[in-house]
Amino acid sequence: MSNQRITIYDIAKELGISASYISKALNGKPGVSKQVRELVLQTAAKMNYKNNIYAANLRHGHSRTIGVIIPHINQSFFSDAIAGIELACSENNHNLIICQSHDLSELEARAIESLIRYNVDCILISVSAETESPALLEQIISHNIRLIQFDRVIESVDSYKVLNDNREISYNAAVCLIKEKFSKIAFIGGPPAVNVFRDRKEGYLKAMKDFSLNVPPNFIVEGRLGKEKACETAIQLLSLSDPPDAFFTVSDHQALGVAMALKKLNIDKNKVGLFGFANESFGELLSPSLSSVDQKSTAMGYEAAMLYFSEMLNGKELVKASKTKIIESELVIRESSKRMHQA
Amino acid sequence: MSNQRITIYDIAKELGISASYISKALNGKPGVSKQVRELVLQTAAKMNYKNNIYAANLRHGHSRTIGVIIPHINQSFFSDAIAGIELACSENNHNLIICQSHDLSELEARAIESLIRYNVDCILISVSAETESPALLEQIISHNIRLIQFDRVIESVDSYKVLNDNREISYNAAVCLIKEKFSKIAFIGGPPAVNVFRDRKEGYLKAMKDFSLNVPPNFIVEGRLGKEKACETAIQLLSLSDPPDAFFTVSDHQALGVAMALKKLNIDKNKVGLFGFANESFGELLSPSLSSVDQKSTAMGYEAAMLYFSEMLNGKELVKASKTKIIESELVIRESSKRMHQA
DNA sequence: TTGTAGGCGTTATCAG
DNA sequence: CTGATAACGCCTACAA
Repeated sequence: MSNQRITIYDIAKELGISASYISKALNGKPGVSKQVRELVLQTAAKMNYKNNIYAANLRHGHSRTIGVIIPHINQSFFSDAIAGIELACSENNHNLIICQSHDLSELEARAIESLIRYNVDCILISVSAETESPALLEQIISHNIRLIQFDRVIESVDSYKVLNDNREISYNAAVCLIKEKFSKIAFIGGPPAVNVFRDRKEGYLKAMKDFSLNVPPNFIVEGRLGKEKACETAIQLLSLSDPPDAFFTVSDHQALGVAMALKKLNIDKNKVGLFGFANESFGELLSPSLSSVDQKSTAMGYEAAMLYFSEMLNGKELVKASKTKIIESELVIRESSKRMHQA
Repeated sequence: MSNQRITIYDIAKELGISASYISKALNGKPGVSKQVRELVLQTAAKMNYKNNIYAANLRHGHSRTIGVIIPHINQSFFSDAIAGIELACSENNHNLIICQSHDLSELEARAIESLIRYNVDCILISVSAETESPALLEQIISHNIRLIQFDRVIESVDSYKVLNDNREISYNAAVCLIKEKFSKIAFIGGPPAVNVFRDRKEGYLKAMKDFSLNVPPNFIVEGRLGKEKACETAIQLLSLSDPPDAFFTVSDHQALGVAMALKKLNIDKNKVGLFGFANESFGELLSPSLSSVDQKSTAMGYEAAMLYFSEMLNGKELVKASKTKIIESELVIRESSKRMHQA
């Protein structure tokens, strides 16, 4: 027991070579003879040596780790994005630290604090729904840590941003409902301070306008993230004397809330159009199955991380003009957005 | 730009006090006057000082961080467990590093390697379905890192273990099906090398035996994790001349696979009993809604982490006898395990 | 109550 | 090709 950690000095002693030479051999630095290198590698493995990342980082000042902060680890969009980020990291030999903000500014701040202390080289973040101020993110930059925002971003912060074509895809989704002859389409949105929700709303509004459909002001309800809130809102709207015949939502969880409302009010689900967003795995399990938007989140995570590796790691960032990268999303049309042929 | 990191020396210079004194003040060590402490705290905040965790760790040899390795971040069971672990960590001022093994031994090994390099004080792990050998886990112990296994454990490794009452709850679940007059109950299991799957099978078998029900050997199919594999298996079983009238599975994803099989074969879902495990959120969305087992995973994560904080942090571990902690799970009985009254 | 000295393990630099 | 040395930022002894 009380196994002291093996250091390069232990290897040095074992082999009768100097520690600094061991270090070079281990790190593949030039100027080390082939034989010695192999001998060192073997001995290190045999002695179960693990490089102490704290000492190494302290010495050379960067950690070869990147941090990611997301609202919820267990939403498909984010866990898929993480899969993409993980891939990019492993391709580039970097470590990854994952933090959840649970959509709370306070936890987000704590995560940032922690990642700064961990001296990460780069932070990838999708900000919490609560976050409006750029201060937190600017703190990252002021600590000389690279910042890449994806999906939910603070626009005023000068950083790379990776986004879906939210406006366009929302427009297309709304058109999809309209073509099925739904005309009284309500919108259940997220906090308007957040870019993605604002963009989705704009796409929806543009479609309504282009097709000359009337949008009563009370058909637009924002800041209703989560299935419970969406359910409440849907119940209110459906209880109007002239209720919507379809709902456009900005997340599948909200769409689920709408479905719950329909059930509670005993309204035939096949009569009401419904579009979700994010293509959560439960969408296809619902009946009618849920039409949604595939955000290509794994690709998004991968691309976001690769921005660091290909553009920033070497120090020469692009100029502001080209700092936003768009990941094209795709409609996933299932049953809920269609007029059902009498079953 | 090129913002050098603020160190305690910067604060020291600013205040005309020595760096070591600053350190003491910042860390709440005794023997620092109240005024100085407050002054230091204020100045540190003003100067945006963040303690360099690498330097600190290198110095005092422990990182105040714990690592967790799980198969999949996006399965309810695990993400809920992480929520519990996060809570325990934040209550005890520790950092948390999350790694996914994606149920692959190789990635698991890499995660362990990485956590060792991060010099974590403790690793909480739920091993991948592939892992059978204790070698990997013993490596953790040999590096003098505390090890706590939860849910999926390697029994031969001497460590704290936190588990559900898998045998008992599976017994109860099977009985539940039996009481609804299902008698030809098939079992779709996981890799028998993994404790939880073995225990669940035993519970099922005991129930069948206690109620004198016949279990044809081909009604027991193991190593079929994931919905696709379970679906295949269910199709095979349902195509027998004397098919099962119910399925007991060891995960909700498998149960989903069974539901898919029923759909494909055009069999009335209400006629076939079905029990899942883990109470994934999609369970209640299925129709018929899925009966399952609530593993109390948040509590499990919390308890597992607290084992470290309360039992191990101070160095005096309990003796082997009491090293396994059981978290009682609970049946969640929905429609799929009931004989449906003609709808 | 305050300050000084040394070292944690690694790596970059320079010298041989 | 190989080795000695210093430094990264912090904290623990110990000294004042």
